Amino acid sequence: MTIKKNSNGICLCPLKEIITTISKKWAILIISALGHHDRLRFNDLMNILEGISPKSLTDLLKELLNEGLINREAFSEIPPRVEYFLTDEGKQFCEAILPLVQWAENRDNLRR
Amino acid sequence: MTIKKNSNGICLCPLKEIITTISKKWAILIISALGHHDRLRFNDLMNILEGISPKSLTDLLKELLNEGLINREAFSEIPPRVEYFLTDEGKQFCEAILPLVQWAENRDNLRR
DNA sequence: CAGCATCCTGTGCGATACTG
DNA sequence: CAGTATCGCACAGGATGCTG
Repeated sequence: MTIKKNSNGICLCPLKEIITTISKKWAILIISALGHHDRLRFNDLMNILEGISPKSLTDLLKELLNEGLINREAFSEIPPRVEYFLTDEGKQFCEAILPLVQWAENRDNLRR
Repeated sequence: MTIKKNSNGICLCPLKEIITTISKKWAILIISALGHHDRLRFNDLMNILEGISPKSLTDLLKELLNEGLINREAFSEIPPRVEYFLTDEGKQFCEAILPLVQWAENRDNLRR
């Protein structure tokens, strides 16, 4: 996805990267989930995000890792244990989307 | 796109709809642009959002209309003139994503 | 000017089966 | 448990050309 800079007053470019991330179906959900739980393991996330496939989860986690929004810690145990948690940047992001989430909830309520 | 409710504490369901909207590549950009300009015409948007195709813009505008985030006013003139602007809900949305936009800008700056 | 109609491609993402 | 490996499809969205 490419978003060019505009010739106009406001520059929308910085939005480019978040959008690519956010536009992934489960991204916000994962971040929110981690925001509520401190640390979660792969299958924890599989349960919380009902309906996600292991592949999609793996893909997303990798992307969020690359973006520096989450961290991964693997323990050399048997059975293996891996924990995911938000980085500081991820926490900031989590707070940044709070108004959005609240707006969504509010809107949701008004419609019922 | 389907997002089931989870069995867990937090309900992520209200996020479902915004995500479907937000996940459209140009949605946030259009809203932001309209948030900065009061009223914009089709070609104004085409210019501000450099790179968008008329088809994509049309599609998105329709969707945002359906979502009730923007309004459309057509003037019976020749050549035709059509103006788009945010609804109250759209303005609220615009404010709701402000922290996100700012987070993105900030992050963008730190990286250079 | 403000679009609609078509065609076409990339890829997000789901389903399923398998592994260290 | 925490993934990987395949397969397949729906759909976002780009390019181009046409119209009231």
